Amino acid sequence: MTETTDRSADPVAVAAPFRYTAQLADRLETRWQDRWEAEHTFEAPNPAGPLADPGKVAERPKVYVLDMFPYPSGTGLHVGHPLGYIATDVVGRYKRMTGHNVLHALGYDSFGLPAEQYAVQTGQHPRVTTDANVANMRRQLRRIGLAHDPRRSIATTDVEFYRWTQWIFLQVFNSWYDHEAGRARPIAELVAAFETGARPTPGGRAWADLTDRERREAVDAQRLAYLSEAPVNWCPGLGTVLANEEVSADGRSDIGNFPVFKRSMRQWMMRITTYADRLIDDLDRLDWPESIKIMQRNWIGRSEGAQVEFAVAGADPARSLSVFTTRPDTLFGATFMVVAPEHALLSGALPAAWPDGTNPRWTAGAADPAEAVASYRAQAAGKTDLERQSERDKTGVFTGLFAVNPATGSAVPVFAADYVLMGYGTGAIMAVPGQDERDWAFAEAYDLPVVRTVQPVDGFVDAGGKAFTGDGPAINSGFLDGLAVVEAKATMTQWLVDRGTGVGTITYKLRDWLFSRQRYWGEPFPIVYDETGLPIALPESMLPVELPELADFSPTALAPDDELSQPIPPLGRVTEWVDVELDLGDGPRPYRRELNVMPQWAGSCWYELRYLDPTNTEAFVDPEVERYWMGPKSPGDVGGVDLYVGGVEHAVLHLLYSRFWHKVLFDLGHVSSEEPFRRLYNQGYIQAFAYTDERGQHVPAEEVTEDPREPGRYLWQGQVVEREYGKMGKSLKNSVTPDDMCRDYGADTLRVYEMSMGPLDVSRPWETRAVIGSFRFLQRAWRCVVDEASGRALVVDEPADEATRRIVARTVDGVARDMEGMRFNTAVAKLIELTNALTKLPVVPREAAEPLVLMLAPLAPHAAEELWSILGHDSTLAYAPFPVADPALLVDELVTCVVQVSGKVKARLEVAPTIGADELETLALADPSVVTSLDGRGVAKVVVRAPKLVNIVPAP
RNA sequence: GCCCCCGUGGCGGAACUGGUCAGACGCGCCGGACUCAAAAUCCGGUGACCGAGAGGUCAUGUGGGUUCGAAUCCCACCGGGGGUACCA
Repeated sequence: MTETTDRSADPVAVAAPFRYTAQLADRLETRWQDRWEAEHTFEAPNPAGPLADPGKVAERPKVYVLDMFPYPSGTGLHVGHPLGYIATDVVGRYKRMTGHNVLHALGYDSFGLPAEQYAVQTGQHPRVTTDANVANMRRQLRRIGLAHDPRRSIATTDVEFYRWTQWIFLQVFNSWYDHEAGRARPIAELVAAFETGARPTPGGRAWADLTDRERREAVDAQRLAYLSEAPVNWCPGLGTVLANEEVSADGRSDIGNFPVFKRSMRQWMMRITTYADRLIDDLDRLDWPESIKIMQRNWIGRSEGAQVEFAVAGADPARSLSVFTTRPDTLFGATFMVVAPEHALLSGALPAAWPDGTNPRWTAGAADPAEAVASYRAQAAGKTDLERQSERDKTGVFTGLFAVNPATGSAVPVFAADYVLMGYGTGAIMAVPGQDERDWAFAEAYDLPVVRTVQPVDGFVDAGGKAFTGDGPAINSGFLDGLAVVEAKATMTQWLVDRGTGVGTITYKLRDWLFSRQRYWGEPFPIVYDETGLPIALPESMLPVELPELADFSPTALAPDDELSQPIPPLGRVTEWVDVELDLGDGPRPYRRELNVMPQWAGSCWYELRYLDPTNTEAFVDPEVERYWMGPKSPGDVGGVDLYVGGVEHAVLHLLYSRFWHKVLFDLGHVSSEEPFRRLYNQGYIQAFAYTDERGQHVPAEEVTEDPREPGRYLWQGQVVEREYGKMGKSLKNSVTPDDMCRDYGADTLRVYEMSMGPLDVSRPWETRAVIGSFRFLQRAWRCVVDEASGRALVVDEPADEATRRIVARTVDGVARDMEGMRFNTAVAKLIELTNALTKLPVVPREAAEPLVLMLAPLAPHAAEELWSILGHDSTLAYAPFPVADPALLVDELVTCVVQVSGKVKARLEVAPTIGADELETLALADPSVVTSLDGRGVAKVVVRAPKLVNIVPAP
């Protein structure tokens, strides 16, 4: 320490110039951050390529630690943001000190709606706001002292990054899913199979007989990226379509909370559904929180059952009705059918008149079925999804048609009703009111018969039970009678297969991924259209397709409730970019570029791979580098990042999409790992109290004080305000910035506090006033080592006493375990205990001070580096070995044995840890207080858990 | 409605696979030292109730159960959080 600046302005510094104050912390933290950068301390060597340093790689096992990278927010960070980053930094630093080659980097998810919405709101070009926001976040994060490899900090908006995003899109576009092989294959192999006849063409005609266009269509229909005219989520407020995963349950956009409408549009899709089974099955091979796995399983929504064909009576045989059911065993109880209002059956001819004896309730007062159905369809079409979902009452109308139940041979009426959704299964169901609650409700409303096909458990009907969905023996079901549900399902499915009227099948809730957006701030597609309007992939040599500069980048402005206008992507305004002449192998021809851009998720689907090899210009990642950092560790291992930390909010978005892309890349042989993230850890949120005045407006939380006379009452500018609790952020006016904490206490204090608040995976409330505790801890640790007057080390080289050596060993052992288990809160507690113990010593021996400093290093790296240097070490402690406890010191000479009588502690014995059970029992029974407690009663039983516990059960 | 997670002092939280009178560590609070004073720092105390005291009784959302022994395992209920929702 050589600083002398401004000490006179700081009265404390005059008294103790080397006291650990916020100012001192600030100075030493900045100095160490500069030094780490100058000395390339945290640059991780690769096994090959430009970042290679093979000698260093060979020495150390690798660890890849990853954070979910942030999008560059305009408001900067609050203290909740770096929680996960600090945790991974602690892990990374600990791993370096235990001899690992640690890859840890942080980039920016800078394309997409969040970044673009911010630009639109501030009226600045997204390039400008994105760059400014990234710069600000880099500054804030650097201040926290994160040990990232700066060479690997990519942004998804970098041209050299998104050229590879486009390249991966081409891989997806140029591949198809071979269901027999269970994997994706290059599209050229599909063409070859068509040519040789190994695979039949869709129409069954010979490949040679097809026109060019027919061939194109046959191939395009198999691509994993394809154009499709389908109902999509149209969000006029954002001027774009959205993926299912980006729309909330109440039909609004996750971003901006605008209404979303279903609307048929031609869009790019990704065939994620072909991976549904693998996406579910491989969850079992991942070290992820069970809750996230459950959410992905539910989202994919795999359900096994049967598809059953019902002949429509009186109609031509082609008009059969196909339904999906998970309960083929209940077929004998299918007493009516229901189709969705949008079902194709309703577009065909309907009977001219109501059949004789039609129940008047079925007709909705219409003169004939056509009128009834038309009016019901119009009514259903006029409802939003939200309205449709909020109405639980069953409505519907008879179509005049009857279908033949293949099991009973009887004709059952077919209804149109909006409780059946077009988007799931076949859009039609066989209704079994006896075994399905919704069908029961419909049957009740429309006087339809109920046939129970599973014997309800005793008392179910008497207790008012209606549809019985549980297990039981089949009844009223002919050849199924007596079988339990599982066997009945299998038997019925086989029966249907034998008769050719059904087949066992699996359906999914998961839909293909809508991949295009009518926005500006995203990756352009490497796609052009020829004069006939067919999409053509650009060759790799034409990458990157750069996003053109555009002064007016706003999406087409539409009212949030405008369901009808066509979106015009902003790129459509750059005519000189859109209309191009290219030579794609058959001479220069005019083409028109794809105007849509990719969604926000494109870059985050593979960024973890680019960290590995960020400067590679030949490939998105060198296979050897990928194998080193992410390859399987053993046969059967899925490979991937060793530790991925982030919030739960991406459970079915980023975490599903990136698994899908990664599997495509694996299938095509571009990566050796089957999964991107072997281990996932969800950190909790930092929450904070927020306050509202009597109008319900949020007031700045930092200005609110608790009424000293009345705890639980909160005051802001003299008025009483209501307290609430929520996620920290701008809208609740309860943000606390890391900058303020660094200024008031220093980055190390912030880090220690965030790690000590509680278990990492649990949300917890921020309390600025509690930060002081972490500061005091660092101050005490500092004082153990440094003379506050001279700044010199205070430690002595004499051996420590036995007790000190034991507590050091115990702390080392416990902290190492806590680090491995990511229990940073208890690690901090143990370090505080050690520090408090050392504080009581007249002078701290070096053999206690050095382990303390080293253990502190992952949590409070700047202070630790400074103390390490004061202790006389020249180089950084980033790679100094983490202390190892002497096992001999972990075994106490005497342990306390508790003696209980009937489970109540009556005595304590100091015994050797190696004491035998018999000896301990004898000792316990002889103890005077035990004898008193037994009070002459005999002993019924003695439980001995040597050396810690003896429990004596007296005779009654 | 269904699925998942969680209920421990005034507060955040400890308690390894059921086993040392549960409450580590920190905040806050109370008392003391230093100071003209305050801040900062340091030392001590702090689950509730009864008792002058040693000590005793009650305590891990509520009620049952399993066990020699339960915050920990099982059942039911109450409360909170998250996911999902007419998915056949």
